[in-house]
Amino acid sequence: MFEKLFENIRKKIVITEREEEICRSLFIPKKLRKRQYLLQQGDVTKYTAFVEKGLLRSYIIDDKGAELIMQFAPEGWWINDMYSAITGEPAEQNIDAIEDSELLLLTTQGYEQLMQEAPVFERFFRLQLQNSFVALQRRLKGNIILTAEEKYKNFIQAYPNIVQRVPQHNIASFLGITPESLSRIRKQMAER
Amino acid sequence: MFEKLFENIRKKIVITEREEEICRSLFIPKKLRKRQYLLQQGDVTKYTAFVEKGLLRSYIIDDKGAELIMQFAPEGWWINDMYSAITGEPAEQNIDAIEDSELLLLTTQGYEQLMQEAPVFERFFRLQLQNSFVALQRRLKGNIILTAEEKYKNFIQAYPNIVQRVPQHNIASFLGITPESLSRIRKQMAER
DNA sequence: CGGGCCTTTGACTGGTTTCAACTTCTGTGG
DNA sequence: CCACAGAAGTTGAAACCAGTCAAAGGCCCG
Repeated sequence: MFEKLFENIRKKIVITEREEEICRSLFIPKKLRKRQYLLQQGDVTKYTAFVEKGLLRSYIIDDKGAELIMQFAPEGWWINDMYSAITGEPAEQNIDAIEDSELLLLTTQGYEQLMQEAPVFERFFRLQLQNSFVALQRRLKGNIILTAEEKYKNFIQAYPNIVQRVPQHNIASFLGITPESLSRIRKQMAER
Repeated sequence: MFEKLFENIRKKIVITEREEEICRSLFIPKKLRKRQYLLQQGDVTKYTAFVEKGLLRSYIIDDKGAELIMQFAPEGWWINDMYSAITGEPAEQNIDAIEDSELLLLTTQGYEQLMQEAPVFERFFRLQLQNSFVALQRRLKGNIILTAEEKYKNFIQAYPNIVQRVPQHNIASFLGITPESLSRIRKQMAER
């Protein structure tokens, strides 16, 4: 159950047996069925989730009812509503499972406790966050500069495994274009 | 010279006299004239900068020569090219001064040294980064969902002080729209 | 005072969205 | 296991928002 987690952690920091034990005691295993929510808009975030198996997504619904997918999280990725987690305010995002999934959950208190008992995790989460931040900057840049077709090409290159696993309109939502546009782009690409 | 820095730090963590001393020894004061570069695309990042006074910007130039402003950094803000800083690769971004500015620079080694000698800064930078991350998510969301006019209205509400201090085409660049569009939007808004 | 950059304005273009209809796929219950 | 309802994807036509290109005016700074 914890294989992917420790693999993920050890890519960034060195941890002792003791620290591994602390992790095992703080992370809560949880299975999620396809379509099941981990977090719903308006609820307060309780968990930061690590995905051992399966695929989740986080997304927001804006005033006009438009859906925007903020993140896909396949095995080996972390996911939460950072805003809600750090402020304690109700979540703006929804998080649910695209596939049946197995998660390891860290509660907000568990998070603090982990920092206290194994301070090396301050470093881990900082490094983790730095990478996420850079990735997000990339995405913003791409979204502003690229055409819809280029955005899609980038996406299938960057996340070939995800393309296969999610419905097409989810990809459109992630890219910030309409499902119709994406359909047309794919058609055009196929014709060449 | 260090007032804003410690004010900024103490908003997030508690530090001792000793830790304050360490900071004073590691941060390097530097003045930048208007238009002067702190970092140029292609160079390797040496510094993370805290702005004591003045106003900086970071931006990228894409293949087609289009400029995109990633960040404005007035007094009390941090700025660097995170990608270059964490990978050691040449920077993708340019950073320069919009106004004459006074900075406090932390070198990459200084950064590591600070972490070692005052580990509480792991926490500080993690918290700092969490906020930046949430802000960036907001910006991405706005950029995808909002119209050009809404983006501009959001901007003047979120950064009223910056609006006054930067040329209009810089704001357009930050918002990912053309200077012409912004000009028309402003005209339209004025007419009502 | 003059040159160059910034901003404005106009006409035109074009990529994407919107709306609507139709087809295909999928999952659930009889 | 089939049938069928709803979801997902496709296609077309029309509308629109913002971009592009070009030119003119304004303003700041040397």
